[in-house]
Amino acid sequence: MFKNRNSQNIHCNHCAVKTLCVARDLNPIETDDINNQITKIKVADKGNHIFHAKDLQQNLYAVHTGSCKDYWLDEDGSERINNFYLPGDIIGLESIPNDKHLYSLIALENTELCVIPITALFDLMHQHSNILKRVMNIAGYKMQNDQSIRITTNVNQRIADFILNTYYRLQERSNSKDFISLPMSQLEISNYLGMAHETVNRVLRKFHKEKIITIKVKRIYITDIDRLKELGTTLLSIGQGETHVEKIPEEECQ
Amino acid sequence: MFKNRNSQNIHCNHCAVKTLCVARDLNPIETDDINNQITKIKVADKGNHIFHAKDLQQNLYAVHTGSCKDYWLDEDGSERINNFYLPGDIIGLESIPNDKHLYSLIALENTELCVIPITALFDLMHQHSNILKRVMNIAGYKMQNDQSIRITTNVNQRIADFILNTYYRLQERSNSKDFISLPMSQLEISNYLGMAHETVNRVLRKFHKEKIITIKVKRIYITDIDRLKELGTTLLSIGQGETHVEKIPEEECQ
DNA sequence: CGCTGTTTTGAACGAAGTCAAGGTTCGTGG
DNA sequence: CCACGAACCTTGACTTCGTTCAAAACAGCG
Repeated sequence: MFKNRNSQNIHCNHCAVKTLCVARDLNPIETDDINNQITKIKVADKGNHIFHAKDLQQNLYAVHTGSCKDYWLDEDGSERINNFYLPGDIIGLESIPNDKHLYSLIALENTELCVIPITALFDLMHQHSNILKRVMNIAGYKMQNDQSIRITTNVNQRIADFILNTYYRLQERSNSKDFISLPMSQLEISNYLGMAHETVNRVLRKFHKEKIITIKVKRIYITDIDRLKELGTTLLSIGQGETHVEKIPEEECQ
Repeated sequence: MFKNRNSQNIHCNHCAVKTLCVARDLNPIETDDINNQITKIKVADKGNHIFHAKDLQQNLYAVHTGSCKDYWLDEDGSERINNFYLPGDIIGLESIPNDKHLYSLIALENTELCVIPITALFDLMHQHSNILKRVMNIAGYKMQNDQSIRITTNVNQRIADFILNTYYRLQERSNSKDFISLPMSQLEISNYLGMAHETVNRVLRKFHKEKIITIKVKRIYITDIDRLKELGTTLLSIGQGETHVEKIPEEECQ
């Protein structure tokens, strides 16, 4: 179901996840230009599809509130989750070269998505180098995220990485530092990480017993971030916040 | 070691991997503009570094001939391979938002890389919408590739997927349809796929016995692509060749 | 020609998957 | 508002797959 963005009083300037979305680092004119091209929001109830794989792709979507997953069906017809999307995330970048969606998108909870027409976005990137730069950065962060859930030998590490990744991404979007909740089910986590759901449960229970996380009904709260970091791989602290460049070498290469 | 690109008689127009690189789908003026901004090639012998993680990033690199891997070091100091790069591949897109390289890059064999200055590229994207479109497509394909080596439950499938992925990518670059060779060692494959190298070897040996592939010294030849496809997950046939849109629905979503 | 890194194979162990079954939570409809 | 069914979560026992350890064969390179 579509809503008019204006009538909902949504403007990139006041958006809670502005610093993650397209409107970051833009001057007022650029922000207005972007905002004016995003005229619709799409509202989806929990479990509803936003689009299907092989659909013609005319838009990107930005998660305004809520969360989503995208997936495809393998030869057996079983679901294979590709990614989860949280507020501020841009959906659909990987499908641009094909002009059609590679994955189907489903809302994990009641969700509002800003509809970003691709042709309009490309025009804006062409006009404003700040917008070009910003979209390229978003693409880069997306690649970093896709690469961050890499295959590791053991299951504890993979789940720790998953929780950390989602933790970092959620933390950028809210101010609660202590407790963060994950919107997806254990079944979905196991699907995404490619392991048995019983295993996910056992590892989460173990983490719970060791007071690293606290499991409430359908929500997971992180209580000991340091232990979690020890368990996971490093490199993961990929976010869009401040970039600390430790030291800049004189020359790119000898 | 750097070489002057002009003196090497390299021009995007005549490049063997032009259809995979930035210069695809451009008109002559645009191709010239791109070509003029790429003035250097970097030559690296097997095993040599091209750049290191945390180096300042000023350039992207395009593989002209040869192949590379990029990696990072985990807390134990052991190597974690992030990706392999074949002729036509663009290296460094994911690091753009950070202005420094996230990974270190090593040549797998004697390799020539076209040096693409990022600021120049951004200027060209700003000027020519075709170049903008092309770079966004490359970014999209890169995401598809990052997503294609997803975690699957069993090892046979993961290796089949890996071989298929590399097969498709290599096939786009050469005209030999029957036999294709992989430039990386089994040790590197195991590292990349997150499994023991003995396991990689055993699975490859099994595939060899079943006449799906033929293993020669440090080279793997694919002999039965159909069997391999059955073993792997689908969706993988991601390439930059013709895009077959099976059917275009009337509306993007109901 | 010897050293080093890579591939190969076997045997034993352990981690994670599978199967089965019971307990919870949530949504829907009566 | 309660009852019921459908997902989802939890736990145990068993099995299997893949890792680990060890050791040998091989290739590549200085």
